[in-house]
Amino acid sequence: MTAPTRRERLRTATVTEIKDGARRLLVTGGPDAVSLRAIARDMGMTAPAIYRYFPSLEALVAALAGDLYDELRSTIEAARDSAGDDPVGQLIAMARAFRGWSVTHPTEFGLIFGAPTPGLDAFVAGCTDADHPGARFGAVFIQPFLDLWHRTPFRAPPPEMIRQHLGDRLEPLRLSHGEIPIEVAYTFLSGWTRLYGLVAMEVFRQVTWAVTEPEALFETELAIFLDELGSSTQGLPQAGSGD
Amino acid sequence: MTAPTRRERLRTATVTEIKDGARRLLVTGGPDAVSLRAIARDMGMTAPAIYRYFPSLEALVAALAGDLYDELRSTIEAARDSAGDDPVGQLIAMARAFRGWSVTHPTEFGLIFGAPTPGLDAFVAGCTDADHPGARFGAVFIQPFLDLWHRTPFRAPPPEMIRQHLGDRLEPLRLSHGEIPIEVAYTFLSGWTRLYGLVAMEVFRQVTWAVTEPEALFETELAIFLDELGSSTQGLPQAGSGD
DNA sequence: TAATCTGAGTGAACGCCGTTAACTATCGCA
DNA sequence: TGCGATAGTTAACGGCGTTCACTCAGATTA
Repeated sequence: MTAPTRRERLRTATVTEIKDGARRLLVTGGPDAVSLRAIARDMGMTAPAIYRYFPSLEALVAALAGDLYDELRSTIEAARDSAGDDPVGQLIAMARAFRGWSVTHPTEFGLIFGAPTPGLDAFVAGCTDADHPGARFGAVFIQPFLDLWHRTPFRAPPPEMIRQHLGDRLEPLRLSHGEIPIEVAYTFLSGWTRLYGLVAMEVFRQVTWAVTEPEALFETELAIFLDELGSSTQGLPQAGSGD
Repeated sequence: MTAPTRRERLRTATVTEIKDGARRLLVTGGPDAVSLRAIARDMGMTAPAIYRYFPSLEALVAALAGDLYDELRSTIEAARDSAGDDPVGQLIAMARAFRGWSVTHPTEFGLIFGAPTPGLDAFVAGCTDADHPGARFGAVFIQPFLDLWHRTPFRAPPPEMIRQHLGDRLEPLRLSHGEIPIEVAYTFLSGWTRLYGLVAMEVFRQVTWAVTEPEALFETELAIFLDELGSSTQGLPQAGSGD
């Protein structure tokens, strides 16, 4: 609450320097290149000193992963905020921002959205459902869907079909974000899945054999998804043409 | 060509024993638990002996990844072959087989479909486009789409729209599998992306905060995708009810 | 101001790891 | 029977995470 003491300032500075070093190693050499000894070497320290700041390497990586989540979320929120009031335009901007960050930060993407490590798994397990990084992440995308639904309800599978298949298995989602209509819950989830699949396929280089310039596939799928929503999709606004 | 000599038999036996050990370690302890020393220890050998069979740990992991690709592909082909002649039924069986294998083999899935490691990347780079494991994999899924298209063309975005967005960026895909119609190429790619996203989200535990029993979401999406295809989707045949 | 305490950092060590080099023994073949 | 290829060994190097005992400067308190 009060101003941070000198000790605290130095400490947080060192913490961020450690995480910056870890990220630099992650980016330049892949996940296996992140080592306490290398980080310490770059800082002119010895490895055991880092234990004053993180209880283990895995804890450090988990903290870094948390920061990356926040960074990506901020990027997406910034894209939304500069996209005007139209929920569809916001969704377009957010999807593009998600892909843009992921493509320019492939190793970071792999850390947060790739195969869970036993260590990171424990970190995630320590979060409540509402506090789950993915939940805070999903919330950002849900809002435009809700806005759009309240403004001009979009096309969605009949609710009884959703209910029949998914029953109350969507409860975690609906509870953590208020009483949202089941069509919105389903459409968000479907859209998020498709967005994730598209971006993960590109970042993990799983489609290079089929398509050059995965961005074109991304834009196609984005256009078709919004078209299926069936609301105000007369042509995709280009990024930056905010009329 | 001739019968394998005794030496060769012993050699391939050792090779498979090494790969089996590597897989066991992968499954029980995660990717980082796969070490030459541990494998050798389990075999009653010393680590340098493995270098008689693989030039490096990464090469061993790459070979294991190749085997896993083949195993998954065989599983999917078996599901297709026991699904009758209907291409839609085949696609359903194959998608379910893909998810089934992936969910029961999460670490293996992560190895082949997760973030590329610098080492495995080099392995994939050594494949030609048509020889790419993903390409041989995709070919299995493309065939039912082609059959279905030739039997009763399914609904797809207008070809000029696909062409406008994707242009000739689908050429790698179309060339490696004969002159397939652009609608088939697009639909396959879109379907494969959605399948991949759905399964990766489940296996990588990216959706636990939103939905319990991801299988229900999978079945919903599968039903809706086939519904969008708009051909002979009067109710989803359950697995095993092959009439 | 002087004594004390706290926390940052060091150096040595342990047991892992991949990899290389030199060496040995065994198996298959001529 | 002898020889060459092959599978395996031991020893070693450097790097890794982690622990422990230790030092020492900076903050706190009497």
